[in-house]
Amino acid sequence: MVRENKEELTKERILDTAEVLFAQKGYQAVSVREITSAARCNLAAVNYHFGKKENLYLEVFRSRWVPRATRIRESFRKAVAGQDSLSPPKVVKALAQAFVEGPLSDEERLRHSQLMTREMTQPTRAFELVAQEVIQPFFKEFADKLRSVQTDEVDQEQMLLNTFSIFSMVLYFNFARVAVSRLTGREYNTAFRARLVEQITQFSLQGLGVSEMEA
Amino acid sequence: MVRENKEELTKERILDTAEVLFAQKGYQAVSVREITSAARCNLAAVNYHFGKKENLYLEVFRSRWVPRATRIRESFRKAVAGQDSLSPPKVVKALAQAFVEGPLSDEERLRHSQLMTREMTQPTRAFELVAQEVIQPFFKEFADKLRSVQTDEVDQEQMLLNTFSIFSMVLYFNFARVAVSRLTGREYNTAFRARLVEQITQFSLQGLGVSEMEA
DNA sequence: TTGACATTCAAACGATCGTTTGATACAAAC
DNA sequence: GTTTGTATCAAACGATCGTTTGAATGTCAA
Repeated sequence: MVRENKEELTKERILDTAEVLFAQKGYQAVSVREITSAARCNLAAVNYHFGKKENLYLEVFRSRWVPRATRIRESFRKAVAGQDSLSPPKVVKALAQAFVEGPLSDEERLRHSQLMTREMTQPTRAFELVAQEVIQPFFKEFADKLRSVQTDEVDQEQMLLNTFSIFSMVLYFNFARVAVSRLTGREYNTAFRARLVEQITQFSLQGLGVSEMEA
Repeated sequence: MVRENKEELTKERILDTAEVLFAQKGYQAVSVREITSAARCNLAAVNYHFGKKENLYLEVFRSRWVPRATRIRESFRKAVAGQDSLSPPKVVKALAQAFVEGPLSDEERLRHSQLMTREMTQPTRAFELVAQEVIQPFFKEFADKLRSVQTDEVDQEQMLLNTFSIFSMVLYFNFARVAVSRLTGREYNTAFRARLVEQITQFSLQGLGVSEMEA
């Protein structure tokens, strides 16, 4: 029945390794054999535990990607809740930090944005999950929070486009880190990530029409 | 020897259809059989004309992607050259227009950004080509042009990050158009593209520290 | 100890993959 | 008319794909 957890359960090991490989190479480029041998289990384990490869891909999003997105969201929420006086600069910086520095490890962050970018460029059945359970509510929460501290009125579409603009930078500086590192000649380390947060924040704030900046 | 051009040569048809399919589905997800049957030629034609599948993929970038990037670049160049007095707003708008409205058809634009995004997320041998022949020189040209009309001094890294920020929006609003359309509820038509150009321009200009805007 | 159930395993299934082969068609050169 | 080189074709190659099978293993309840 229930196995002891002396070592991680096969099903969990499969999910972990599958996520890494799917993020690195994409769904089609990863074979079931590659996953199972990396997860040190039998080839048939994928079909036993998930029915078929496509279900495994979906389950990776359900059990790994969405919870991680939730951690990012909670990091953002905590950051804005911890402030006694909110302002647009603080809201935007909280978002950039949650994504670029945030609660994730570097590998997690890369995996996360790679999987997301894949679903953006060619949506599969996982896109519905991503859009409904993560992107849409997060966009709404961010926009609401920002609107609540903004002085001038901004219509809904404008707000949504602003949010897209900010997210485009956040996503881009993550998934295109190979290109960014190559072209800037800088390693993607802690110092550079802090620099990127600064860039996103400054750029976005002025884009939002906020003139002065505070820490 | 040289075939008549009554109908497009097999080699060219293969390149055209291969580009569409690679952009839509990615390298691994497209089979040689799928390409050749869509191009109405024999299965062996790919290996005859290109040696192997991977070479075809590279040739798609060489003979299709790079020339199209050049067209975009020339569109930008012409737009800034046609002005008698340049300003940061005009430079940025020229860039956004070249990419979002520009000389390409809608399908071309989507294909272009899809292929580029793929190479950004998981670089293949084509990335060297893309980086060396297109991205790097274009970034340099844009940054130089922008620097030449900016009043205040900006160091090189800051300039590069600004360029990345602008490009992130340009790229994002293209490759993520499915998500953008879905979340904004707007069709990706001429009017919406003009709106996107406006968004990118406004957002970027303020991000660059330009206070007022002109058409 | 026995039976029921969950899990793992080696082996094989048919399908599809990229690539190769050898024959054939056809135009220009000799 | 023969030769030469290019291009296309059907057919097959071995490899790998996702999936299935049936036996073996281990665990807990009865």
